[in-house]
Amino acid sequence: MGKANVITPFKKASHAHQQCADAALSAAEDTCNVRGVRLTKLRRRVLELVWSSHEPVKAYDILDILRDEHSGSAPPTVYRALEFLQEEGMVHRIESLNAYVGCGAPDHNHASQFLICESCGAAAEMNDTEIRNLIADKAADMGFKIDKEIIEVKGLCSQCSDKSG
Amino acid sequence: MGKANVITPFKKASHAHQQCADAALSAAEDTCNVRGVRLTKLRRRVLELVWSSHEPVKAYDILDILRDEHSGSAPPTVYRALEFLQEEGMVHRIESLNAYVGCGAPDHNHASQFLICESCGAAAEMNDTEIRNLIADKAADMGFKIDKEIIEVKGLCSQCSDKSG
DNA sequence: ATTCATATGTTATATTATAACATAACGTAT
DNA sequence: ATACGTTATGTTATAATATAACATATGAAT
Repeated sequence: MGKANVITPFKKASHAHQQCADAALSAAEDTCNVRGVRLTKLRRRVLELVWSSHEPVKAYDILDILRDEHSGSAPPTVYRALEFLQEEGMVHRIESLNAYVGCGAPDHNHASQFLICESCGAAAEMNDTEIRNLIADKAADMGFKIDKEIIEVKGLCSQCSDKSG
Repeated sequence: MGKANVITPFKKASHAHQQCADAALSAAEDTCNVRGVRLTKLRRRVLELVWSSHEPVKAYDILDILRDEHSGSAPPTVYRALEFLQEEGMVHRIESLNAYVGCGAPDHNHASQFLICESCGAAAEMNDTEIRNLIADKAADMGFKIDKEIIEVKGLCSQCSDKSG
């Protein structure tokens, strides 16, 4: 087994999150420019809110903040922005949490594996080809053609298990 | 790579579903007896409705049927029964669909991988140790302790891809 | 400036899920 | 059999998540 390809690792408590989020935002801007799609003020703000931590964020939590900033905000405001960001690969939806997390590698289409800490709530993202290939092989064996994979692994990150154990 | 351990395969159109569901129901009864837990009439009926096909079933679709059969049915009726059935490993929740599918191998605790056909809607369940181990290894490599895994692979089953391609 | 396409505003409602308390049924010890 | 505690179900209310449909505004290209 090779080393996992980690896109977003679990962070130390000390990590410089502002820089981390800024980098993601500015990468997103660049990517949008290249693709000729519009990272509007609203979309940028939603992306920023998703990146406010490494814990997946709920649509209505984003909405609460948007409402404080602009009275015209409503559910479609946030769901549309999230839809755009997902299509562009800048955020991923965590199905088991109904929540959204930022992606630092905004490919339109990549298979991700998420590790989600049940103690601190943080999510780490892997994009591991060995996992992907093994699942693809097993599926192919059954004659199944893969469109999309959802892999969400719940447990304890190393810091949290150090604390509790 | 070894052959996948398939718990619930994709079925031929011709498969004898009544027998298939009956077998699951009667296995569930046995398991409940062994465990000393109660498969009440209501729980049995809900399990039967989940097993009415191989497509994951929605809670409110079950509720609609229960309401026709008994006026006292309400959301908690179905959510409680589903909770019991999940705890006993007799149904699994498909997170990405908000829906429930029967399990023919009602262990309290097993890691499943689902293949879900986007054309016919059917779900197949694998319980593959190679996938499980590979993910466990990659996670361990990051110091992550796994509690639970959610794997839901969307695509086309062989029959549907034969038809469309 | 006009036009078209895209994005956002707005209102309403659909879908999914849980909280909290009341009643009923079940199992068991007397 | 009956009284008791436990587990299951009934009932009402509401929370949380998501989309439909149509109106208005904004940006980009001519």
